[in-house]
Amino acid sequence: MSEVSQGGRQPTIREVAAHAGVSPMTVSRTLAGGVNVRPDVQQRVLAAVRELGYHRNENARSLRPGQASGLIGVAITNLGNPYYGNFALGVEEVAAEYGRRIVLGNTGEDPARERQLIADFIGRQVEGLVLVPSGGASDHLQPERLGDIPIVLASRRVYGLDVDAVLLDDVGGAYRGTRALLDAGHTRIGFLGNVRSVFTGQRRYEGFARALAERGIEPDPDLVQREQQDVESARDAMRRLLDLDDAPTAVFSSNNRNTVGALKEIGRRLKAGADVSELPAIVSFDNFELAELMPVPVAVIDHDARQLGREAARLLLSRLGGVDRRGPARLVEMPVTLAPSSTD
Amino acid sequence: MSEVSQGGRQPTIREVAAHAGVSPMTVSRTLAGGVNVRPDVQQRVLAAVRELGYHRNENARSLRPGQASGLIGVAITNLGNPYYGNFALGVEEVAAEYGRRIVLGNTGEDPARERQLIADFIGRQVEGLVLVPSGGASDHLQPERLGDIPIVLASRRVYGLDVDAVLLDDVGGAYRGTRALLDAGHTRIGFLGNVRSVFTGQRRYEGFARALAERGIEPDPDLVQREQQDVESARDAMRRLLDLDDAPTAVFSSNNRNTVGALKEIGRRLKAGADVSELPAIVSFDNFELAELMPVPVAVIDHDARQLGREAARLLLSRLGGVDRRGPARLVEMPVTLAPSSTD
DNA sequence: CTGTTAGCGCATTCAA
DNA sequence: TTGAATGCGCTAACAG
Repeated sequence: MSEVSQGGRQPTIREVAAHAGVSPMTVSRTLAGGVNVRPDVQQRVLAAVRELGYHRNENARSLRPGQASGLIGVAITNLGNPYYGNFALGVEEVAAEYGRRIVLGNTGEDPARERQLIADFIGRQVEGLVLVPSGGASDHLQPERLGDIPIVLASRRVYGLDVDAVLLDDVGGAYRGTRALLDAGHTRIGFLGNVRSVFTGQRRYEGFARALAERGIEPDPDLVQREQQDVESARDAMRRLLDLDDAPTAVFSSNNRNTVGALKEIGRRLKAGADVSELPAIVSFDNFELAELMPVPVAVIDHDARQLGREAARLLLSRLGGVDRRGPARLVEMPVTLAPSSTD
Repeated sequence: MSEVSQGGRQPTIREVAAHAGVSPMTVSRTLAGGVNVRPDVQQRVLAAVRELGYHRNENARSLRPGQASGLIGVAITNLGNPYYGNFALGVEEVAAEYGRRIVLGNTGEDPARERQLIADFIGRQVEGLVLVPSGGASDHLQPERLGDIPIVLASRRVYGLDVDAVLLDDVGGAYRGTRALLDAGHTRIGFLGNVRSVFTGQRRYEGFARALAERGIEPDPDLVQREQQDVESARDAMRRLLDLDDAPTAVFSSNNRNTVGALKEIGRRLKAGADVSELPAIVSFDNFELAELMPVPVAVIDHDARQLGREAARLLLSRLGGVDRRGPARLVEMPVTLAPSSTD
């Protein structure tokens, strides 16, 4: 009968050593790959490990100089958003490929929470950080304040912070999406977006406005709704747009949450008897499942959140190799694709 | 000028102590709440902490007997699925409320990966585990093998493993969903589900079959498709169902992925000119965004993944209090609601 | 090839 | 109220 973990406490390297009749160092060496340990001794050690259910204490291990913790801190604004779920998945995958684990925190767009999380991550000796910044001040993110732990920003950048970042081609995507609407003959185009302080919101508005400007159209303030963070408020904003005397014939939605809110409002109106022809066409920055089944045409500015996560993790891990640990900040801008609603 | 982290290394308690002109113990006491430290000394210490950018090393701290790591290990089958993203969010929220952080791993339904992840989590001295089990053998999950670290299973149970679990009312939900189809006059009802080894797949099929049996209907093997794990294969399965000479007039889909796949196939047929009246009604176990906008009626067996996560975390944390650390296994079954497609 | 010594950062215990 | 000694689990450096 094996005698796993009698006391509820984890067995230590010393207990394994005693069990195998060797010194702790021999156990350590065996677990580190077995260099300079006789094969038969290794077998004895490994048998003892199995019998006792021993797991090397990574925390104690990382205490030694030169031993990294194997942890990556990941702080995300909203895990409940499928977009960020996929992003986290991408980070996790690449981290796992490199033997790292992720410690995950949700900031909920709250800068104070972000600050706490990062402080905690540092205390846990993470090797690096991946952050979707929630906006606001950047002082706690300066490299010195992080003890020179590498950080990669994702989706958004922070003004005045010169670190690696992975962004989308927000401006270009929004520009092309808006152009598509203009080319289809729309001139009154609504805009649904984030609060101004959100980096992507700003950039996507920029692409939107640029496309209009090229056609000599000044954005109508009534048609620009920029304060929505969730589906409910997005729906309200869409309602306001559609209730205008001179309602837009098309709407540019600058993210997932706004698109879903807008479509919910459209669904309500259809059920209330509205005719599809009265309802606006939509271009959505961010894809979503089943977009092709929507009752109004929804073109999608698509991109792969998981790839974004993978790229962020790759940037970060490249800083851990030691070579370019302190190289100049790199900016990766991932392409987006504009797909009409009919494709799948 | 403050002199944060000169060498790229994190400052230690000793450096803070030297900076403040006290002993390391005084720093430790101050950070632990400040009992038996003179207020003015505390101020000096805290000033030194700020100036040096000191973060207590949680790994070293947890090395001391009686000090927990503050980590919860969470292993999920697929973070990319919005359902599990929300689940993870729920776990994270409650963990954070109790000062815990989560270490997250994605198993991808791979038992080997699950085993590695859990071994790693134990090595990181997690205080507890939350697991969406990927099926298969359960030996590595037995309490002794986990060194008596509390574990909570979510969504699925593992045969032969008597530990805390949070489940949905799979059987009841599937039963009621199927009943609703029967009451609407359907007698040929298709079933889209998971591979047999998945716990929820089994349970949901059970509810489905029970409802049919009550009406004296034997499930037609042609109508039962149970091998789909992703959207693509679900779509193929739906295609097979609809291509039958005697195609079903309604389909029960036992999860999110299957529902999306089924709807994609429906979308394809609509675009190819099919008439809505020829297409089956759908009941979906698992809600999804914009279900109310689908071209065919989709009733939804809904539940809150985030709540499921919160409940799992609560169960786990109650085991960490020390009181009922070793009480009998508890089973929480969360209710589900059946909502017709017309509601929002 | 194997073992001994020492110390990583911290907090408990004991002494002052 | 403060500090010194000690050891948590592990492994680099050295000795054998």
